[in-house]
Amino acid sequence: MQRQMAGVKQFDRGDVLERAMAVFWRNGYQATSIQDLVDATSVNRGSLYTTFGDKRGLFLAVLEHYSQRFGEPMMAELKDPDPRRAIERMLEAIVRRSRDSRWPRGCLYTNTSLECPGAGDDISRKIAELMAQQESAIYQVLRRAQADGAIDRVQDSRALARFFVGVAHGLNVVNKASPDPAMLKDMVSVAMRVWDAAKPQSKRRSGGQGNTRTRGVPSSVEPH
Amino acid sequence: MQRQMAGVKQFDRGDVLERAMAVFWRNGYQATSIQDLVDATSVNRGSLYTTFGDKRGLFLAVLEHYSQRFGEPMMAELKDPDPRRAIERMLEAIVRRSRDSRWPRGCLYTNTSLECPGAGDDISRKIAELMAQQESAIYQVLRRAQADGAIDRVQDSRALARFFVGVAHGLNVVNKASPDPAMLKDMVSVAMRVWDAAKPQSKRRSGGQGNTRTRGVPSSVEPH
DNA sequence: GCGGTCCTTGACTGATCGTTCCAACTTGAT
DNA sequence: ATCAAGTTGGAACGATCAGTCAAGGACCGC
Repeated sequence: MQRQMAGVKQFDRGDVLERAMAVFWRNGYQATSIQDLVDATSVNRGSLYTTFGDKRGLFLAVLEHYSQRFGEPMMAELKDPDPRRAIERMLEAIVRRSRDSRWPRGCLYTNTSLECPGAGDDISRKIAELMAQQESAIYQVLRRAQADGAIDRVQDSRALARFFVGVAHGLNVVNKASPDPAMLKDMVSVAMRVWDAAKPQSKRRSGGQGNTRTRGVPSSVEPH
Repeated sequence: MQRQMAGVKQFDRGDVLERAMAVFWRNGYQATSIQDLVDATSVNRGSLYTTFGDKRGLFLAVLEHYSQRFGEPMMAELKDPDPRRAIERMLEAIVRRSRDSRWPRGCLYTNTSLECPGAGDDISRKIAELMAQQESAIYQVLRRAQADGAIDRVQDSRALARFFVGVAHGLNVVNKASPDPAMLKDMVSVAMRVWDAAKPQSKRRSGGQGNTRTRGVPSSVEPH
């Protein structure tokens, strides 16, 4: 790093985005200064500007990187052939990531969507677009489940999709505010009862595979 | 306002907190400058500092004000004698407030808890404390419901409380990201099915008062 | 009416912000 | 050898940041 080399790209774009992502994720958009990013990426100020334009451009690139790095793997969990498992695995992916100390708490989408002033700017629109993709993917799983008869055709699958998206966001908020994995697991297991309540009546008592886990078992924190 | 008066307080603390709250709520903590607060409150810079210490002190006072102004009324909904209605009314209070254009979107707790760097500072601790109060209040309602036989004694009421707190946070995130009241109503009505699934078996089919509203009726946004 | 106390005021501080620019340098291609 | 491309450390820009301070006016008890 001491030696100054030039003429060819000295840094890998992916590496820089990875490091910049960690800083934005931990500190938020506003609280992250260019100097923080220079320090974290070991890339010169000028190089960052010529590569990404400005702070907003870099952040948008980071959002895209985050989408590939975390959003897509989470959505991939939805491909499980069993639709109930698909939803559950997606939610559990959030819980799993919350335990991974390599990454800051919460979700970069959620964090910055609440931080930035509101609709209008590029960043808010990008976030809204990515969130809409999530809802749409969940909706598709639910429609498929209805076609397969896993949940009742009379259910409003749009409302169900919105519910599960909302739970995902709630998980990220709770995780950021109070880092207790047990709290998140409780939330997921309870949320999945909605699925069991949405089964066709004939299947209602046939025992979904997850709804007994927390029943009657006290959660990790005792009442106070 | 032109005339300069002194020797006695020229401004009402409640008024100042009310106006400052609106600014912090809309812009977030970091993005709000002292000058913004001076402009919004029409109180001089020095007076703000002598009254509240510094920016953080003012924000902590704003948090307390917000708690009285919005947190407590929301918790008051939990006093409904019917425990199911109590929970539902609390969630609907969030939806109702989301429609009130007099206030910024989202929740000041949620917004700033995701914005600030994490545990450690005064602000994070204050937020965590207020959120814990919410969970505790919901927990008490659930315990009472178990004692009354409204929900099954075998249910883990701590996990249920965490779930409803998480849904409340999810509502605030979704509301901030995409201001569609129908989306929030869908989330609430689906979330309340968890309650109906937690009833004692003898009451299971007796028809909770809210779970049929969205059933079979398409929500306001068509699939795309 | 008078002194002391409190409040208000606007200018001021030093630091940091995002951003631009530059001279020096190394490399790959011509 | 020459040129264009690209990076580097650093200087510097104006703007804005949170926070400070001394001057001066207005109220209260006397």
